Amino acid sequence: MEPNDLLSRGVAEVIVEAELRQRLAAGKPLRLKQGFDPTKPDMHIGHAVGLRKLRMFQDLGHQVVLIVGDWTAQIGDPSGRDEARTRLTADEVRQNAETYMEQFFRVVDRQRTEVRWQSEWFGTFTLEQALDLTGRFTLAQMLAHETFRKRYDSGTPLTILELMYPMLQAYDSVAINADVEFGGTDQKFNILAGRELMGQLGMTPQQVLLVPLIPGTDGRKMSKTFLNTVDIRMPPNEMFGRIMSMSDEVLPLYFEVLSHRPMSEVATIRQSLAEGSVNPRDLKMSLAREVVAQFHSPADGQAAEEAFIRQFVNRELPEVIPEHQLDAPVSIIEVMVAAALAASKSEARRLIDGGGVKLDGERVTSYEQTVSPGANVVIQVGRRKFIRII
RNA sequence: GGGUCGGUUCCGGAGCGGUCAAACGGGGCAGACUGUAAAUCUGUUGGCUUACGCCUUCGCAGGUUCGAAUCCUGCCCGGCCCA
Repeated sequence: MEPNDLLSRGVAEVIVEAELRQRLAAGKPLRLKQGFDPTKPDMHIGHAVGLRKLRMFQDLGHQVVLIVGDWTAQIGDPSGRDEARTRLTADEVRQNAETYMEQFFRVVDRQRTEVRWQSEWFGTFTLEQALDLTGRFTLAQMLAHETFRKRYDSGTPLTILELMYPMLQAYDSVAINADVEFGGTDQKFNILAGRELMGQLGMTPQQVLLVPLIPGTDGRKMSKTFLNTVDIRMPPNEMFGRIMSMSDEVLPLYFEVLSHRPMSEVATIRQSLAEGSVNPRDLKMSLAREVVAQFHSPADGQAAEEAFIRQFVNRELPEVIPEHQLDAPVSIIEVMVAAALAASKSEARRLIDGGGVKLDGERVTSYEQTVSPGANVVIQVGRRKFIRII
């Protein structure tokens, strides 16, 4: 990325841009706050957008402060309107945090990152402090938050506990003396609460840098519930395939926030797509390859592309097919369940009824079909599940 | 504390004594078409069973009935109104 992309490329909003520019110009290393709740360890490429931004700042000499939200995790961020308030054990929290950081540091420079746990300050928080904190925010302020407002108006449960979430996050900024807080646009309210609190306590309010939430492969918001994510921990081939399955419309944006192509090239891509002078598939492949290379390795990117072409463009069998060993002849139904190609025998039957099961390329039409040990045949379910019987 | 409405299969949401494994929509899965696109169309979407059929499910626990998701009692959870 080019230096002048810093506050524009892959950035949704900066508050207050003029002030942030001043601080950057002052040349002093800034403390960049990024928090996460150790509840859901799977990070997708949407999160990587912000991480890449952090990395850019780091490369300019700034310091990342990563906050492990082991207290806020107990509440669950209402911004995601998650109502699941599953209480995590200390062990789960530690494990999730580790998993998270393993992914985080694939993009962010560990050397320039300070990891802080909320327990450091909340572990000894007194009721007196808590009351002081809650006294600094009004209900009206809280209801200005769209998620709160909506739930309040629609009559869905909204606990006081959930109202605590933004306050705790705000206090984090005080505790670590943040200069800039990073987050997705859905974090705007929480991060602004930090500005508010810092101001009240006579500190210089932090600056805010919001990155866009990118759409998932189907064009809707990227979210685990829509099953449209591309997870950072996905194996290369799957990651490649997921990117290939995205809608054409999101392509230019993906290039902007996830590739290293200069913005001028991104503009060209956008234009050629609009004109139809290029096959979107080819652009997708080059993007998919670049993304896989980023999170795995260039060799993995190349291999994934080749595997993709073989399996989906040329419709050949994948190079690697999991094997399933049999001891005695059994019905195809049982093999499917045993090899996890179907969740239950009923489902296996339905798949056969629907014509989704093939044995060595031949559509299976009878439940009676049996397979014998050593047959060395390939069972295929749908387009992407294969198993070789040995 | 009182009144009132409500808790249904992955989600939303019908059903209000048998014909309910439970309408409809979304999502998922599979098929056709393809660029593994997207959109569209078709099928399917609790488990066991070749099948007839059987079993488990409608907040929880009991009860009434030949028979309950549907009626009654108690409990748990939530919304709204009143205090």
